[in-house]
Amino acid sequence: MPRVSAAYLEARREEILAAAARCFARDGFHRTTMQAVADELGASAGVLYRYFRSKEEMVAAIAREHRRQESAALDAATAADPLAGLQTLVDAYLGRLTETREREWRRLTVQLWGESMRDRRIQRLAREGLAEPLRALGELLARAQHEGRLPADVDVEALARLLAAVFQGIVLQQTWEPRLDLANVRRAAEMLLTRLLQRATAPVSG
Amino acid sequence: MPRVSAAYLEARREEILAAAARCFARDGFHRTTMQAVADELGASAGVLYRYFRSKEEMVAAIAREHRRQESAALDAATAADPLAGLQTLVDAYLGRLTETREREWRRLTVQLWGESMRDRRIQRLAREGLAEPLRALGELLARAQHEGRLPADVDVEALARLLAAVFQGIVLQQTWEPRLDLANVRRAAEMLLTRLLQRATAPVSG
Amino acid sequence: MPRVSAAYLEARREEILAAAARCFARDGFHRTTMQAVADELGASAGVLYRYFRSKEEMVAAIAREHRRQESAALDAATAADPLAGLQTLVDAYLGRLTETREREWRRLTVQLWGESMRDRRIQRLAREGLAEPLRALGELLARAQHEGRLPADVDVEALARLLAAVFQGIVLQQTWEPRLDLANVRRAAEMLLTRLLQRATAPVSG
Amino acid sequence: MPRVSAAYLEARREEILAAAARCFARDGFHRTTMQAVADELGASAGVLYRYFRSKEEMVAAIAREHRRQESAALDAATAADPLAGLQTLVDAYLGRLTETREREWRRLTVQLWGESMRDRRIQRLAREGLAEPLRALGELLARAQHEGRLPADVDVEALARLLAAVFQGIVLQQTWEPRLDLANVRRAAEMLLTRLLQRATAPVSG
DNA sequence: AATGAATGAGCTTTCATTCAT
DNA sequence: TATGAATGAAAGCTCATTCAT
Repeated sequence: MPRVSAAYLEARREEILAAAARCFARDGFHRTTMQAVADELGASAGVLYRYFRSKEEMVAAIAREHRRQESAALDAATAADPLAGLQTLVDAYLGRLTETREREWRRLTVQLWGESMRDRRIQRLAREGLAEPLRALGELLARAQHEGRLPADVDVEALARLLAAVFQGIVLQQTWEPRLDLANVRRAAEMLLTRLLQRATAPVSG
Repeated sequence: MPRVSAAYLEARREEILAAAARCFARDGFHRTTMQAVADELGASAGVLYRYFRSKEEMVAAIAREHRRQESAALDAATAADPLAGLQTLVDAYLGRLTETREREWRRLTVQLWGESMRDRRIQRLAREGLAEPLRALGELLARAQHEGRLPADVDVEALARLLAAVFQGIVLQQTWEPRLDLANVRRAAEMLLTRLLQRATAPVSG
Repeated sequence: MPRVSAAYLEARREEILAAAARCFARDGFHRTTMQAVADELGASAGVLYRYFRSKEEMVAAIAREHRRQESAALDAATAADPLAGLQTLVDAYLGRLTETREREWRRLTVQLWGESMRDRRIQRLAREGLAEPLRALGELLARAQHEGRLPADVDVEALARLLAAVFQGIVLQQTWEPRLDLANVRRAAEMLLTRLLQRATAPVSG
Repeated sequence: MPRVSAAYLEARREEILAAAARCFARDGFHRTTMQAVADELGASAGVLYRYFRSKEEMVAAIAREHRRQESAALDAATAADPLAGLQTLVDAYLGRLTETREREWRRLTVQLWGESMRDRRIQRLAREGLAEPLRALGELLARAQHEGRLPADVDVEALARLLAAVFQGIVLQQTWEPRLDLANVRRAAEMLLTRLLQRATAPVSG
């Protein structure tokens, strides 16, 4: 019979992950020693290995959790009108970047991108993390195309990638330029999307 | 008088950097040992330290070189008509991504992004590397705005960031998806730019 | 008054020792973790320390038990005629080596020999474990010498050591060569003993 | 071009092995830390890994060297008359046990036996190390059998194993009993061999 | 200028042992 | 009595860096 509850174990695991994430965001994965994580946690180094097989696995676990949080924001957007849906996504993604906590997470994200160059598991997680937004964007754009708001010959999946790329690039730029004025970026993005989906022939037909 | 010419030293330095870049792209900075770089170079580990103070400095030197190469493509674009200039940039950046060698470099780029989270010097280089494209894009967009092809209230610098972000994101995505159909992406980008700069209301107002 | 009976405690102790012996035989002392012993036992790691002060003490306890089992076979042999007595010992020792369980134990024995090089306690147990067979062999040989079946000038204790050595060496060889044909070895041993104790000059003088 | 000669590297390797052997004989493999070996060598711990991939490999290298030394003694014996050949082997093996250095090696041997229970490589080396003496003994005994000095129905290979076992067991016993009178043991062994190979019925039948 | 053997600090990981429950 | 989460001291090993040659 376990002396502590499963809930305790789960909470402990989360604590460790949180401590690790703080260290990783601050110092980078490779600069962060397991001892540093343990110190941040306020426990011994040995305990980390009761919850994670290795340092790499901790990184992977953080990436996984990261991904889970991302996917939540998408569901609301897909149902709406294409332009409104895209604007919602802009709000969701760029809007959250103003929060300090989110910005810390993003420093981790960029490191995970780097890590994904040499770690298969992380790469898979990163790719899969992108798949969902791509699908959501693709759906919205396909609907827009169907409504005649996009040229029939454009590849909506490629276009979806472009729009997803915007988010990725802005995340990167913001880690370098923390004072970046996100409000302006958002307005520019909204303008861009509006022009992208404007009913090109409407004024003519009006 | 030096025993060997400055030209020799410079060439040797480049050789080392090239060998290091191959290793870094293949295995990542942290996984690459100085010995591995020396092996790739076909020389001893000691010699690396006659040209670079440390491993970190080698990474920084690669980042610097990287940046230098990037800035070359920009000059041609800035003089032209805004839309043509942007299209030129799209061609220059996305077009080169089809080359194998460029793709290898890009794996390094993404790693440098990660590295920039914890290394001030690399971060500065990365930021500065972005500054030039931003300036070029900003100039083109400002001209477009002046010509009435963009709303007067849009922040062209923010918009420039968005367009730069597209490149960054696509670079990232391509490292994950090497089979990504770049031709479609380019077409979508061109369409996006065309719509962005179309004289939407000009004919009406004129 | 104790909560549980002494018999229970003793039985539990034996269970632990048996579980430990299985692990040790399989993986070696040093490769076996206390957790592995606990798993084999189907209990927690903590319980081991209620019965044994340390891992080393568990090894010593197994060695002690080992020795106890060995000494049982000797009593029957000593009373008989020297040659018959020796043959009995051959049967007892080599005969048992055909049993799978005994062979497992022997893997432990050889490990204990190695351990005896650095652990005083184990060495003492090993030495003491040898003392009894040596005494039994010495007695039989002394009687044979007394009966004129061995040269008067031979050191029966040294000879006893030689014969004990045969058993030890065969145990070792069998761990390396599990398919070793023990029947042939026994026949050879019996021949050797017969020749050793034959009344060399009897036929000549008869 | 190497800065040091191959001879230097070989000598260095031997030094390390010697230092390790001293530590292993004194403290056992598992108790000996790489740092301890380095200290014994008077060098840094890192250097050990320029010459050996791991601690295990050092153990294996020692076992291999051990084996090489053993096999040297055999060649002289095989050519001779069976009894004389066996006596030579007794002299060679038991005789050397009086030397302090050899006795130190033997403490290692016994540990290697223990190690062979769980390390395949060491087991193979141990088995192979036995193969040569077995072959030599078997040859001598086969010749004796051919000369009618051994019963025709005895398995000479099994008998060879018994004689090899004697050496092994004596080695073991001597590690426990350093004061063991080897002279008496040798005399007893010679007597045993003499009786084993005596032309028992030859004078009668002749 | 180049070599590469050597250094040694520091890493991740293991595991015998403890002790609050 | 039994549990098993936690400890923390090492352990084996790596590798950036140095320096005698």
